[in-house]
Amino acid sequence: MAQTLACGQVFSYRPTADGFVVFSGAHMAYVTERAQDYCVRTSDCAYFKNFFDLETDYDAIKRKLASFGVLDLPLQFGGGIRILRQDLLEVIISFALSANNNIKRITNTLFALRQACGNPLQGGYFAFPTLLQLQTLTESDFRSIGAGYRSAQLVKLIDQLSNTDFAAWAKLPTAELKDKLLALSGVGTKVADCILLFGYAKTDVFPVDTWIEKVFNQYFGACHNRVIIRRNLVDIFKDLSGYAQQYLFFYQREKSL
DNA sequence: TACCAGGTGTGGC
DNA sequence: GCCACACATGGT
Repeated sequence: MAQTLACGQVFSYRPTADGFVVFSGAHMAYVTERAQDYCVRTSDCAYFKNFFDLETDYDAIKRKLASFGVLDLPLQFGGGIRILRQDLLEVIISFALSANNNIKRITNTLFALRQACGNPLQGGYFAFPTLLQLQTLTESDFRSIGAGYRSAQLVKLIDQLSNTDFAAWAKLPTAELKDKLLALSGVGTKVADCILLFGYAKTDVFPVDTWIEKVFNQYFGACHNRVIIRRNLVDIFKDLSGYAQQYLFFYQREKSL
């Protein structure tokens, strides 16, 4: 569970004395690790059963991935990782904010965003803002919570999202859905791939960031063209690309921290 | 002090 | 279409 939270797919969680408190949209849960399993305490059981993707057989996925030699160490190291089924709006905003940013600062800005206009939750925490609440924020509001030069893009993005039914895009095939996402402000190839994987549960995408570029150069040969890197990796891992990406990203990043 | 972080938008060619 | 560059900001 700790690995699932720490592997970079989700930003809104905090350590507690005996585990974590996890936030998703307007929901929250307390998670404690135990010897063989973990305990989730929440008033939204159905939501978090889906959130933690408990119906998916990850042992079967990992058995398939084990046939790729490059994943030997990542699977040993991060075998507990699951891909979460997160709140879609939160994923879009979070990864638009993630561009050329670091995970710690993204996390802090998102907590400040919740506090700025989200509904209060128990324990002094706040829900992720609704689209209507996000629409009340100005560029300078975003700057004041640390969104930096992405602030203007975020205001525009929220306006675009307000004028479309982006949840309904889920039924589109991956390539078509990606074109829709690329038309959004602040969403380029990499952020679109993250939204596809973490927001729409499309696993035939391989987000290529600075860490994956390092992995590729180490295991597959020198290349700094991310278009080529992504094409190669999707060709190799196909429908398992999203899973492979998470294990490789987590292993590479933890190794160098 | 420079460089880096889950990159994207823009203008020049 | 490709390429170089600017862009906030906190950490190392």
